[in-house]
Amino acid sequence: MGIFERKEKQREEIRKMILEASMQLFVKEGFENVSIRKIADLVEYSPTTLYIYFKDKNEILFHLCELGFERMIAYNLALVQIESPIDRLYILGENYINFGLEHPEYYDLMFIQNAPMKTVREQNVGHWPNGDLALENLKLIIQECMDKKLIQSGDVATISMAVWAVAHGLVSLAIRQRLERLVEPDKVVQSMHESIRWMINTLKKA
Amino acid sequence: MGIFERKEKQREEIRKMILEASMQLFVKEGFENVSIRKIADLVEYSPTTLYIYFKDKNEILFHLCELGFERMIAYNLALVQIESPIDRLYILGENYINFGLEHPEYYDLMFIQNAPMKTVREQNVGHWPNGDLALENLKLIIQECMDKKLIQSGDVATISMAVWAVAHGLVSLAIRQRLERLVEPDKVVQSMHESIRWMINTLKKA
DNA sequence: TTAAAATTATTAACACTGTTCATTATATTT
DNA sequence: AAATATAATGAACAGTGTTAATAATTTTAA
Repeated sequence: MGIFERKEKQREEIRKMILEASMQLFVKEGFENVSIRKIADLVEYSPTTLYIYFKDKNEILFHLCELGFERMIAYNLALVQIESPIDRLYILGENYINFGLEHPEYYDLMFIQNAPMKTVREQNVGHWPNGDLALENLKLIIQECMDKKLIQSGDVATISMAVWAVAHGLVSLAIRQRLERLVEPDKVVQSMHESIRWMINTLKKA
Repeated sequence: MGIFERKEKQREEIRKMILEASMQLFVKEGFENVSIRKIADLVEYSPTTLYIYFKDKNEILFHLCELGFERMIAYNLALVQIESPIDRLYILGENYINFGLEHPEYYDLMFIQNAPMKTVREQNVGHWPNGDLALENLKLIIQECMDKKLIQSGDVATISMAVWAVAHGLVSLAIRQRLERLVEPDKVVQSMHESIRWMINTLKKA
């Protein structure tokens, strides 16, 4: 019964095609300009056909979100070569900010928009593979820092949360043009980097 | 020539009426369900008439955003009675989180959505009266804490930024259902409060 | 007071959006 | 070859923000 598998494979390929087209639109025209009809035009299908391969637009955005995380993971690939977890944490923070500023559309989908999380919640077990992976990675680094007594010990989740909050707060306020209201526009990026560095520094000292 | 003033007054009243209707929709049906047509229905005007009183939808959202800040200021009214600036900072942080969790739609408009800032930037001098006021208030408190040597001294804007970043990071990740991925859902709120308290604590000690 | 001008409001329309239903075309199974 | 299942589509629904042309009203000027 290889026919079923072949069909499944074909199906998966078309899904991939649709996602690649969505991505293309997404990175070129930004999140708000991705529409079912535009995607359909690009893959040369009718708009309704996309609903055979994806439940709704949210599901497509969810997959783009997952791809965003893959890009972020690629961004952090060099981390594994850093043996000291605290140094890894510093670079992780730096990368997080750079990634957010360089790929604001991805960042939007990964950490700001509701749409992808709607799909996550609709799945019987809320599945957010790459999102959870990224968070797990943060916790692991924090844990290792604690184990090696490089930062104050405490609840890993809570401290991870605080670190994430600073980083996300900075990036999201920046890409939503709020930070420049507090700091001179040409000093925003520098101040952002100073802030997470300061944050990790205090974890060390405290 | 009192006729001009009367007209201006009438105009202002209709603007107010439109904003009140928008608000009503906004708090009841949430940000995404506010449409020009629904507002028009509520004030019993045709949709096009709204364009006589507001440039576009962004301008309406901008004004709702400003009203959001007014609510937040009301939320913080009791602050003036606290004489110690560091205590004021603690309560400010607590209030910020509570406000965000209690009024996620407002928070969205004030700190997450692009729409209101588009209007701000379109005005010849980027005017964001209540937004700037709120930030000024934060800076003043931080400044006073420094003056009284209650926290480490440094660049006021930068430290304000770090504090704001944590608070905003927590609230925005929470209302976008991301925090529950890191901390058990029923512990999210508590952890959030712990985090900003911890943040201000470290400012004190450092 | 009446005619011209300015303001205010509306209707109709444009160009979109996500999504669904009924129908057709294609491929697979019996 | 007929019946069934899958894939794809056109048309339509119910909405969105926004604009141009037109009608109604009010204010100004003769």
